[in-house]
Amino acid sequence: MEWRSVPSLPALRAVEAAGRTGSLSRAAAELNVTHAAIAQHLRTVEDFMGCSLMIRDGRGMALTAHGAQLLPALTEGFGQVIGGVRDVMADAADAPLSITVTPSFAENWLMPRMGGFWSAHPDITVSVTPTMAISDLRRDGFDMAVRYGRGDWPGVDATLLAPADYVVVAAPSILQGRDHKTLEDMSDLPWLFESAHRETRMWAMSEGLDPACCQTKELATMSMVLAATRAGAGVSIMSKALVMDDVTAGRLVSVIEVPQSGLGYFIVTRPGVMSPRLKLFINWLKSVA
Amino acid sequence: MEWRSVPSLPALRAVEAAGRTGSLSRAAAELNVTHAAIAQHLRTVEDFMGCSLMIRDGRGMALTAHGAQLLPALTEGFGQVIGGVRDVMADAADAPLSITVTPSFAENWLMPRMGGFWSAHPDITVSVTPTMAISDLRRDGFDMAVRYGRGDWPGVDATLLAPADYVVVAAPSILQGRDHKTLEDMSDLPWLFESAHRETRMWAMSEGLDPACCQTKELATMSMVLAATRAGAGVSIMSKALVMDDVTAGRLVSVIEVPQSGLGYFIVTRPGVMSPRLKLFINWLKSVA
DNA sequence: CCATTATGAAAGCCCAACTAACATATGGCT
DNA sequence: AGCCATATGTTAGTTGGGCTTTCATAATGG
Repeated sequence: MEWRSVPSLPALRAVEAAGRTGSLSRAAAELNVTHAAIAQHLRTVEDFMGCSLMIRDGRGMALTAHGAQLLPALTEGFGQVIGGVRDVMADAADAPLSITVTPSFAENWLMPRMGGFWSAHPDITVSVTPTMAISDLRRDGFDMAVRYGRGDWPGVDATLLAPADYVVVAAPSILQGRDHKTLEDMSDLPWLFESAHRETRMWAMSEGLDPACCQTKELATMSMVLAATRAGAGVSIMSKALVMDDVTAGRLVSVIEVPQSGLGYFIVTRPGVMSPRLKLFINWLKSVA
Repeated sequence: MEWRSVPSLPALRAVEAAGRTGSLSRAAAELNVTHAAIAQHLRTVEDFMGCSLMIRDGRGMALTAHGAQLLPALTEGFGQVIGGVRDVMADAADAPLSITVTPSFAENWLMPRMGGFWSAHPDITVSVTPTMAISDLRRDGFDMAVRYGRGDWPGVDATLLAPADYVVVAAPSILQGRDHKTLEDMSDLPWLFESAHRETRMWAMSEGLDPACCQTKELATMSMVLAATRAGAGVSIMSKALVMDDVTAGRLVSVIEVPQSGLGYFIVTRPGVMSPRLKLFINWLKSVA
């Protein structure tokens, strides 16, 4: 497209509004600027095009012949642009919400609660993709993610959903009848870790768990660690958010709580305008946190 | 028109070019910006609209479903705008040149020369409006004016065409056989002035012409003053530019030249882009000055 | 594997687009 | 004719949108 011989688009928009309304002041009101801005744009376009487009007509403005010739093309053209944008935005807003969370979060925190959302909002489709992959929301087409970390990722907005304080947990069956107030108390029990989760291991060592004295097992996923812990296979260190249902129900015993400054499960969204339905979903998430 | 729910027009133009070409780099080349500018605009529009419009596809970019939905509306809409502007500019460029000059300039300087222009450029119509009115070029639809003064008018471009030094002139018939080197020499002759032209009278008095001793006559227009001077009715003070043809031809005798710093006949045009034909006419004017 | 071409992102610059303020023009009413 | 309200015209000053620059990363073809 040959844009070099076209005045600035904001200036043409000003001219269109002025031409259609017959008034610099009404055009200004419509575009939320001052009449001075419209007047300057009109002059700029006239100088660029080498012809007068509007002249003073009593208290308002009238189109010249050239102005009358130009106006339909601008009104039609800009109308097409606005219509196209509006339609796409409407369709985008109607699409199912697409969210991604880690598998353990999906399994232990989100899915147990989704029934409540679907009951309350049968009209809103939410597509949940459990994945460990580091996802680019825009590239991969997600509206939202729940991610564990510090929440300071660049290029996205992050809102804390649940602080991810760790807790040391075990099945009641393996703790019955024995001391279990400190890590040392439990150093003779098996300790279960997720393979990739070095941080929890390092914390345990720094708090007194002697790696030479205790038996440790590595499992592939946090879900496996949790399942094994429930089964009494050992002691593990979990995010409190993931296990608070088990603790509340008595399936697990919370032995030591470990505050973790700044870590947590975060609701991650793209910057910019958020659809009402996404806002609703996020508000629901916060309400069940 | 509801502009509030529309991303910025320059950003939409970038998206249109990227979508149509399938490449941020090709869109950048087309719009004469860097690929980074296009990429930023794309992101801005996507954030605003809440959906992805293009994704990476090998070395280029592919439209998403939403992007494919949006593109025709942008291409069609912007195409209308560009077409409308182009058509009006073409029509404006084809219109006759409309110029305004003072009547005396038209009669004594311009019209005697216009034959040369019309011979050289039979395809260009020039409409000459002789008027003393102070004209607003834009409001009154003129492409150009020739105006006498200092050339420092606000809001227009002014280029000196001819310096307006005054000369004191008379017909040879009334100067024959007598001293005529100074104003005093000629104080017994009738002096002819244009009614509104106080400046020349004031100059003559300041240079020694005694109003009590000489006979002065006021005529309505500079053309009348010139015609009377040619007829030997008296001495007058004229702009050199207006009478140099008469002096060259011997119809008038230039007695005293009066340099006037900064005054002259100026070509006055509107700021901004000038049509090729107007440029051609102005160049011709300067060539016959 | 490397060179080339493309996109991605962040920091910084600058002027287009605007506001504020004041001047001038127009029309209605008294 | 004068006053007042409403509109446009213009200029000076401000600022953030639009861009460039720079460097990083990704993809492709030879």
